[in-house]
Amino acid sequence: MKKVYLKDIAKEANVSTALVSYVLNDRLTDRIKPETASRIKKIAERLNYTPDFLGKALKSQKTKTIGLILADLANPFSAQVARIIENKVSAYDNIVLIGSTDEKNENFKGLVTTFTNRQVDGLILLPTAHSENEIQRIHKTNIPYVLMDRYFPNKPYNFVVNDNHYTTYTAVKQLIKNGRKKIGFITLDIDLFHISERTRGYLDACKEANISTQKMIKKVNGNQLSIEVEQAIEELMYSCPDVDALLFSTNLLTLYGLKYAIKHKLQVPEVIEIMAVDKAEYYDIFPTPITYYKQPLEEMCNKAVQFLMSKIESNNSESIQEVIKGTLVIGK
Amino acid sequence: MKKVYLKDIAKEANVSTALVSYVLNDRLTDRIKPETASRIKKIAERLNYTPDFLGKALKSQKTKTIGLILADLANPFSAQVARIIENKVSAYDNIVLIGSTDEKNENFKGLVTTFTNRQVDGLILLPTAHSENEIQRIHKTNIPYVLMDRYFPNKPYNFVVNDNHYTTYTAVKQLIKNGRKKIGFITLDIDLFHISERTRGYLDACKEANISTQKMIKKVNGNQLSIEVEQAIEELMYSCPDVDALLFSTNLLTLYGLKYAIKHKLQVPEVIEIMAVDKAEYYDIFPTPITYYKQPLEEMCNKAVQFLMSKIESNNSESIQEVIKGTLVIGK
DNA sequence: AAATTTTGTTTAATCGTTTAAATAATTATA
DNA sequence: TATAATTATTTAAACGATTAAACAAAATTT
Repeated sequence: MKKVYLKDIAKEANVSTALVSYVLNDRLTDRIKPETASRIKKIAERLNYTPDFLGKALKSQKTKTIGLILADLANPFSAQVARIIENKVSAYDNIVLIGSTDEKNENFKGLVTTFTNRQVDGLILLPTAHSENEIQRIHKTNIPYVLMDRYFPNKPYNFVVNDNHYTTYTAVKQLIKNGRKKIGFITLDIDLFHISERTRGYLDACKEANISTQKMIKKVNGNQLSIEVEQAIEELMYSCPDVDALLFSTNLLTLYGLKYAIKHKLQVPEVIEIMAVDKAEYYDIFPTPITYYKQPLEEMCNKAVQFLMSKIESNNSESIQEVIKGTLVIGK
Repeated sequence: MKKVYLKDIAKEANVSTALVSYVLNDRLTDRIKPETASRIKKIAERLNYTPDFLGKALKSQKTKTIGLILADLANPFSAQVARIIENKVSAYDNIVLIGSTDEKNENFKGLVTTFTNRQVDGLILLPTAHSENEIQRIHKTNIPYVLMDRYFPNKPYNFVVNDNHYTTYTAVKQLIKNGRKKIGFITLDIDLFHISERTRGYLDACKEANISTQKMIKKVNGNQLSIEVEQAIEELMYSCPDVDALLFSTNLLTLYGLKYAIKHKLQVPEVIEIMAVDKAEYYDIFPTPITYYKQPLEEMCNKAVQFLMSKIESNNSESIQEVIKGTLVIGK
């Protein structure tokens, strides 16, 4: 059961480790005597040889490893992303290192350092707020990377993201179509472009329909979501008693919104309609159907991984800036 | 911005790389001239040196990496475990490799191979059904490992698990205390000891209270949970129209059970009470409170990681077999 | 002043692999 | 039959770190 190395095979076959390496990597095939080659291959198989990762990686300076940095693995959105990335990446015979930032910039930096020290071949980043310096630094090195979900506007950085303006724009359009006229928007008080895009989408759709947004936007800072969402909703209902729709800009906000609705027996959707950004398994256990915007996660992850892999392989100078639209899934 | 190696520092300080290594690792401190040492340290700091992971790992044969193999990262239970492990492990300056088996034994084996090839220092395993051969193999090698959540009875393997008999036993006790007399049990049709323990706990509690369990257990195989759970509940209600409680043995089963309850407007808890194994954020958006058994995840992960780390460090021959009790959280 | 000890640093091997260059053995060409 | 060309394999350096052993210089003891 001892681990088998090149030199074990070499000894057994009475050849040098170099030759074994050439054979097992199918190099120099036109030079090596076919019988020698097959003899070596047979021995390798019999001894169940697998190349030592560290030796190989040190020599090749490739680790076949992708680093994935996200907000919080325990959040279903992150977990979903992680799982899809895991699948895509393993199809390329690579593996994923995952790290959670808890939205803290210092953790983000720390993880980038840890991962690059470990020589990951590429990085998939869902950056924290105010991490642009770090992104810029990464961009200037030549480690392949791509931002996902979150990004920075008007910058040359690589990204693959959801169309966040479209997200809330279509959600609001649907609410209006459903006859809603006083639409509250509950979002995060966080300095991330993709979140402010969601506000912009909401505002644009309302403006187009001549719907006032005065005092209809509530931003919660996310330290105590349960309480904050409750307060936000109550403030909203106080300043606008006839609010007839609530649009939540993330999955967690929606969760707490629904909890509130249950706790306070809101009449959903008769009096007030609830609409969500992000799919969640549990919408179905809310008594009435929830319409939600489904992010194109599969496609985003696919594009991101494909881009990284091609970059890692060819070391080209290509960049990527993709904004992908998802779909509004109507609660039935 | 180029990466800095020992030799860069050595060149700058006009000494050998060996000396630099000794200084930066604080070895041979009684031999090295203090001025030389501080000169080297200063240069290392100025050049922002961090040791190359691969070089170090190859030499030391330690990767400071733990492999975590679980069922499905996208499942909240798994994600929760992964996140806690990530935290615990990073406190030891290690990182985690995560892999999902999708309950397939071949994937489990593949991941074990991948991870051991990558020289992880230890393994935390939530094994698949029928993986005992593989576990036995791992047990006989001397790679530190520990089973979590799932395990094999009467075997010398290391494990840290929830008390699954207690889990359903206390849940049923509570249901009986609540006046329930016809208690259905919905569980997975999967050959995993911890799941059959949950059945045993259910049976024992019922027997003790002289409650019949005839036709009250439904096992679903998990390929199409949504449909299967629906069928299971309907069969149960058909063969026992006055069933007054449903106990679900996993979080996903509960989710689909709650969906069913909503869809078919079950009177919960007036007519039928629902009880769950595993905590879930979304119980609060079900119209009435859900009582659930909360597994001692923190404690389990803590014990598992601590055991692994001490094993890795000291290479002792200790083993661990811990069965930990969680708590029943009463829905209020 | 020679021998010994202590102090400070370097050399060289090692971890397991890859690969350019060297060498050896065989066959073809002159 | 010597020489060149081809075929088959080995040597040795490299990746970046660690560390036992060797060495050199200075200080101490005889």
